[in-house]
Amino acid sequence: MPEGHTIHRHARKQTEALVGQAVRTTSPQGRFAEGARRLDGRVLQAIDPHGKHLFYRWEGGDILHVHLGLFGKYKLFRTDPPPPPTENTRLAMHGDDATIYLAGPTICELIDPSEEDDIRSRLGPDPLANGSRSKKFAAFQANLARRRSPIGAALLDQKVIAGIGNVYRAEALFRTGIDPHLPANRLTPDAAERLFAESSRLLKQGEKAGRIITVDLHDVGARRRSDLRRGERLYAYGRTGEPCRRCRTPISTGEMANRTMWWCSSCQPEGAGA
DNA sequence: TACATATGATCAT
DNA sequence: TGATCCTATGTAA
Repeated sequence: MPEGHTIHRHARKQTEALVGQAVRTTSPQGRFAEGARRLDGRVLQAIDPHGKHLFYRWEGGDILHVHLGLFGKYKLFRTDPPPPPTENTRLAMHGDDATIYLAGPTICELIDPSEEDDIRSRLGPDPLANGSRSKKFAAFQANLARRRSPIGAALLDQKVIAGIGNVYRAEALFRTGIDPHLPANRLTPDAAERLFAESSRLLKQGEKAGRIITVDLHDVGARRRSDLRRGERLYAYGRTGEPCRRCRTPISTGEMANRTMWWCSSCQPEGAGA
């Protein structure tokens, strides 16, 4: 699940659950034992997401940096007592009336402000973060202008735009009708604008819904979201050879930036977006 | 029970 | 380009 929308949703829910409280921390798995001991009992002051990264600010100035990677997962419990953590739980955080378990993250480490700056300096604009939309779009456009790699590869590069993952890249390019093979620096200003706007819209919707739904209901013959059946939520991602929901052309697939990419060769014809 | 697979990213060659 | 790290889930056997 972890693309940018998931991370921001975790930040929102965990802020409600723990921020402002003295938090007890442990590392049942043991691999974050030292960090958990250091944070134990301190007040959690804020949780700030950027793209797929989370920064937890603690009383005393320590910053906890978490990146879920492909496998990382959080579980949040409001029950008292919470279920016991699994043996793979890297970090357990217990607040006044909530418990959060973290398992399988690529990164779970304590850092200082200069290290946070380094991480942020390697990230492009995050459509879900605070800040001016026009500045973010300008940064996105400038990042595209500097790259000759295909737009399908550039969208996965977190330095270009932060928070897009393999599902959103396929879906945002489908919905904007852009050829994924088009070099990033050849997108017209209009295509870049539509791509940024669509990426932002989809991420926001995903954050709110807690899952990725990109289809327009009429394209799948549904009247409301609850009518969507499994496998009807997306246009392109994972649909190798299945008919395009708009034009019935079989969905194409190939490798881009070491990940599988899906697109419709008819709705996203060669050169579209240039 | 075993295996394949995944919404990520880095590092070595 | 390939190897590597991390965990949970769904499907096959």
